[in-house]
Amino acid sequence: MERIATERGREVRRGLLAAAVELITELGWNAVSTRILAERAGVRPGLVHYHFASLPALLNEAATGAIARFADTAPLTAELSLDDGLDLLVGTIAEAPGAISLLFSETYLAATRDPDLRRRVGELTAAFNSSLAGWLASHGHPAPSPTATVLTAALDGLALHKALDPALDLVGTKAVLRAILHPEREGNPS
Amino acid sequence: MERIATERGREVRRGLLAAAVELITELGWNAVSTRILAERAGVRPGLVHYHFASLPALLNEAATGAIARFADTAPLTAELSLDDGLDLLVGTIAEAPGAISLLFSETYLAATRDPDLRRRVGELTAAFNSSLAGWLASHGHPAPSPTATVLTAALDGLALHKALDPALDLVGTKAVLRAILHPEREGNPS
Amino acid sequence: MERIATERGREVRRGLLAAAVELITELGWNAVSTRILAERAGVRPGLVHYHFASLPALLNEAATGAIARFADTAPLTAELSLDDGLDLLVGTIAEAPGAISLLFSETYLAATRDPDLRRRVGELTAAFNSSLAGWLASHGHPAPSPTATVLTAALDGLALHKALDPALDLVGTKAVLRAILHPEREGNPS
Amino acid sequence: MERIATERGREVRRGLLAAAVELITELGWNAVSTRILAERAGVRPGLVHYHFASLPALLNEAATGAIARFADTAPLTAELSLDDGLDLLVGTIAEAPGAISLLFSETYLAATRDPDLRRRVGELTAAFNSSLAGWLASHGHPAPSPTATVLTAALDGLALHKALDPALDLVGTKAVLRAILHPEREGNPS
DNA sequence: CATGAATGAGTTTTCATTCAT
DNA sequence: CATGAATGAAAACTCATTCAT
Repeated sequence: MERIATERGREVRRGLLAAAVELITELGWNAVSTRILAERAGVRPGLVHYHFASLPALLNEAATGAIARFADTAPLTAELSLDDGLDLLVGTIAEAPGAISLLFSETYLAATRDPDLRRRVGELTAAFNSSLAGWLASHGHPAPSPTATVLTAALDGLALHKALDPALDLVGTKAVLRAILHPEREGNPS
Repeated sequence: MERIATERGREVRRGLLAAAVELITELGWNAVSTRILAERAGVRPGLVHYHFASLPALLNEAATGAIARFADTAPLTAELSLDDGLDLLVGTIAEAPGAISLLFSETYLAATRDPDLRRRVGELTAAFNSSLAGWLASHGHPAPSPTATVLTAALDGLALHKALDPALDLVGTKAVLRAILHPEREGNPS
Repeated sequence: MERIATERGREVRRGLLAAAVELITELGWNAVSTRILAERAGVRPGLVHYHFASLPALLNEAATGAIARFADTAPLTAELSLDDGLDLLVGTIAEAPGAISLLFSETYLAATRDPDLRRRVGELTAAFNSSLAGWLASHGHPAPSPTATVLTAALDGLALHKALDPALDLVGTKAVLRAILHPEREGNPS
Repeated sequence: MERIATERGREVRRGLLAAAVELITELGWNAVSTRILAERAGVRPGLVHYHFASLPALLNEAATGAIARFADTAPLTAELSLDDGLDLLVGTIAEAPGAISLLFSETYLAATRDPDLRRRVGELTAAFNSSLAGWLASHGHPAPSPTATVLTAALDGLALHKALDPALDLVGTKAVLRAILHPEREGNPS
């Protein structure tokens, strides 16, 4: 039964991490304060530093966790056709009211100033890029690696612009991105 | 004689704006404080609020000014070939140690939470996008507008990733982006 | 079997007291917190208040215990010559890297603000002073009591200065202190 | 007239330093908080960090300033006889309700953990010791330097003990200290 | 005996902004 | 035009202590 307290503790931790992800996208990374975070998570401010060493540590864990979870839920398997995969990727940007898409940009910028976060984010993006490149290669793409780089960059950039202008037409961009995915048709029309 | 004082005032204003642009990229939008700003500009802290209504107003003016200046100094005229234009655009990201490239992302994210800034940034990006689309159209591109959108997004995304990982190979990405600029070769030339 | 738990409890108590003595000299009386103390003692933070009524109570017991133990291990018996006794006393300051010597000053200052501690420390110093005076008297010193007072003060002061400047020459001071111990030679050499 | 604000600022600074000296002796070095300090000085808490970079910086300046002032007001000139000088030195401990005398011990202990303060205090004590040694030498003392060391230590120690036990008889100690000042009578009167 | 979650008051420090001069 | 003092709110973080389990 002693576990009950421990269980509650874990719940609080999870609640704080979830609240952090929400608030990073709503207010921006640097505007997430312990008080606001505690209020959103429904706990007293003092608890934040009981469960986490520091606010940056909490934000880092929350952001990298969310990003890792995102990568896991968008599996690009060889069975997925190039066009369906593109639909999936662009679709994630369109969903959610600007929410998760801003998390990436916020986290990248924060990582610029936090070596620890930079390392963790670097690992995640490297893994995602290589998984993306593998998917492209499985479909016979001649230059999977640089293409994955550009594709990821374009998606992050589109998410940023979409947050700025919700009227942005993402559907129209799919046709453009397809030109990247199908370069084999390029040059040799036979 | 009063001109001298007026001249000095203008100089101080310019100095503050220039310092703000530097600091936004170095420390992040929300970490730029009046004191740090005044110190970097070499003026007394009290002067900041003498020349500007508020700190956000100063940052907004500094950021939009720098972005507008950037667009002006990268003129995409019809004389410029597609490949040379691409070199020019990608080149701006490679230059400067992550400095100016982060300004865009910082400003976009800040604009997400500041309606006034959002309007101003929206105008600038719309202008840049339409200038980019015009350049593409002048070279016979079949879908200039969505292509301009994707290209801008990709460039902003690459700038963000480059700041995170300075080892990022931008040269390799040029070949990929070229597939976007030359879609006419694609698929069915009939 | 219940003895085992009791034994463990006593061990924890001792461990906390020993850790407190270390930390008082390392960090200063007021910088010793329950968490740091628990960590040093290798126990969980909650245990501190299980074994002791309060943190000040723990510190008081630790400090007075260590001081009492010190007095016991430096026995000034009549068999000990004045010069050998002086060597012994000054020697205790030179030993240990500033460690135990600071405990006295820290405790005196803390006692200044804690009536309970003051009483306990007062008893200990009175006992030590009277033992020191007895030793001096046994060697025929004409003014044992004030001399003991000055000697104790000088030793505490030297310990304080030694902690500040480890290069302090304690050997040279012995000759000076000897003048206090041998006043009988003074004046009437006859 | 613009100077009026500046003048007030200087006054506030002085007030904070004076309050710090009082509070260090009353509450102990580590118990002096910005709030308590501001309240004692009669200013708002925010002002503390306007005038001083940090609380330790304020305390360091206050303590070293007071100690330096003390050394200046107790001038040991050659004209002063050994016995009169001793009266003067011991007298400073007896005066003031434990106030200034504790400042030294508090500062020494704080200097143990603050390199910057240690350096400054080291310079002050070195200067005082050498002035004391010079005074002893001018009276023909055979071992001025170690004697000055012991004398300073004894005075600091007596101040500490006096604060602990206000009933401590300082007058009786003077006779003992005199044995240190007049060692020439000792041993070999020829 | 022991644990770890929780609390609320406390700490230093930074900040944008105002204003008298 | 410019200065620097002042203010009050807010920031992150630490703490001793309590208590349910």
